[in-house]
Amino acid sequence: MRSTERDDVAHAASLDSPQPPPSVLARAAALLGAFDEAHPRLGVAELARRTGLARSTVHRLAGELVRLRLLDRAEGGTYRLGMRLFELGELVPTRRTLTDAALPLLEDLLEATHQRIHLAVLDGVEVVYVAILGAGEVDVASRTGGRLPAHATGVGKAMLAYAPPEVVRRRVEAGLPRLTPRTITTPGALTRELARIRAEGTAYDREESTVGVSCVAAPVVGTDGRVRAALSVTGRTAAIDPVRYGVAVRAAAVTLGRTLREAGL
Amino acid sequence: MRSTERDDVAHAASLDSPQPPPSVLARAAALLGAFDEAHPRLGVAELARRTGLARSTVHRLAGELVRLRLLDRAEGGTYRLGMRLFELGELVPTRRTLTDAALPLLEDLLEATHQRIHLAVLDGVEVVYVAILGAGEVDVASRTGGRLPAHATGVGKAMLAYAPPEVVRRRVEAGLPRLTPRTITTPGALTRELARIRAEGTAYDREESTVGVSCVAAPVVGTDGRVRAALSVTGRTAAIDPVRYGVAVRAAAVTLGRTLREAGL
DNA sequence: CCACATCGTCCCGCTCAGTGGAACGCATGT
DNA sequence: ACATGCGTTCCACTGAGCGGGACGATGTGG
Repeated sequence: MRSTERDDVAHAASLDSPQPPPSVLARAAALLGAFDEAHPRLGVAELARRTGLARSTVHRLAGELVRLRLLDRAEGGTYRLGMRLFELGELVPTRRTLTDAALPLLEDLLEATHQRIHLAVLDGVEVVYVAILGAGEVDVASRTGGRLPAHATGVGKAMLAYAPPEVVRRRVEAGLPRLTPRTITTPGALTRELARIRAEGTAYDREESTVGVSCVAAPVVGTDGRVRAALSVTGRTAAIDPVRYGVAVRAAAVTLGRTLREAGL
Repeated sequence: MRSTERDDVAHAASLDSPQPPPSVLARAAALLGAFDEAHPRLGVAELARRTGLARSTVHRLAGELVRLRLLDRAEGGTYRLGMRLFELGELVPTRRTLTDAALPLLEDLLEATHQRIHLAVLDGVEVVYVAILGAGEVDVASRTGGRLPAHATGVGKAMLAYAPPEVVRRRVEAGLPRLTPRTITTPGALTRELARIRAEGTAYDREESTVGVSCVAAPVVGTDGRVRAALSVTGRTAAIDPVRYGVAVRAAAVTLGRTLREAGL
């Protein structure tokens, strides 16, 4: 992942999307959104380029965001996302309730398997990773706070299988992008796979999101019977025993579901 | 910690601080800041009360923030912090680099001790918890993304001991609030304690932040010899063996420091 | 060594985005 | 029945915010 500091400016601003009239807030949000994993530090000019705003506007907005601690001033006249964003992010209810309830279970799974443990939620047609343990074990695409298309991941398929059909339809309509040669890319195959998952209660990912990496996942069901999250054990394909890990993951998922239900969702 | 959902509205808005002219951004930030651990969901009226804004203004701003996914609309006309905030928060560089490098070490510490493991940074005169493992073991005040005064915690004292003297001075000037009967509350005692920590390389917290809870902490030193973070093993006083855990924590802290240095901070 | 590009910063006049008081309909509780 | 709270909508006034343009510092290639 190592940011090579390459200047791949071929990134294009928001010249295409037809936003009617960008408000101050929208501009500021665009500024924050200009930062990503590969570009954690940006200068005024670069920010102006990425957001399509005037340099003077970026200058003023960034200054104000720094005062609000949503941005940090780094040396060389560059900016980074500020600590306040992290603090606010940790207060987001979905994240907090889930992690609070799940962390002990994730830790047990880690100790039992010594594989990478994922906790994720479904946001629209994508998976958002809420907590990850066992980092460093293997080099996968997942990142806490990161997104991946739901159809291409174990946790995603586990949730799609138990989500309202309309969600699956939207995923199909949004396309089934290929991440690896084994990614499911046809609506038919996806529907069949989801039926299989419902029958078995467990989802598998055999190198569908990352080559050489497999995973076993299970859905977490909340109060009203709707999927609230999913968790998975992930690792090199050779290290992932579907049967043994399947039991452990399902057990943890069921426990988590019960905990959430007891806590009133 | 369990939120008792008490309605302690005796919270007071920002009627005291003499902000010159609150800008749109400042208002929006105030809206986001109105949410806290005990109040994860707020309605328009409550938000207006907390921020001092007009109800109509809150209504419009909140609507815009929802469109930007910085807020979520919950049922009952209430709002919560939105997933986007979590995603942005996970991109904050200090958090990312630190956790990426530290997580494996924290996991090892957890497995070795089965106590609560803290990773924290110093922000001004307060400690911000960046990562916590071993949740549920014990009921302490720490929370990922949460803040505590530096002088009253193990990680805080570890960092103060190796921080520029000016930071300690600012902490003293900001006051040394008492969290428990054993919290250090006099400048003299603090200075002595910090000298002791520098001599030994390890900080202890004997029920200074939470009654019944102790911890062993060590500073993490980065490239330029400055403290970048601190980590600690925390648990019920009876369970914390200063000597045994001291070795483990110092070792992990040194390793983390080296890792950060090798990665170019 | 200079011409040129690009950076962050600052100024300032124009304008429209943003503000909040007031009024409305709807639940509550009294 | 009334009173009080809520979320929502409307709208006239105005000053906050915008960005073109200018400036000095820095870096780069001829």
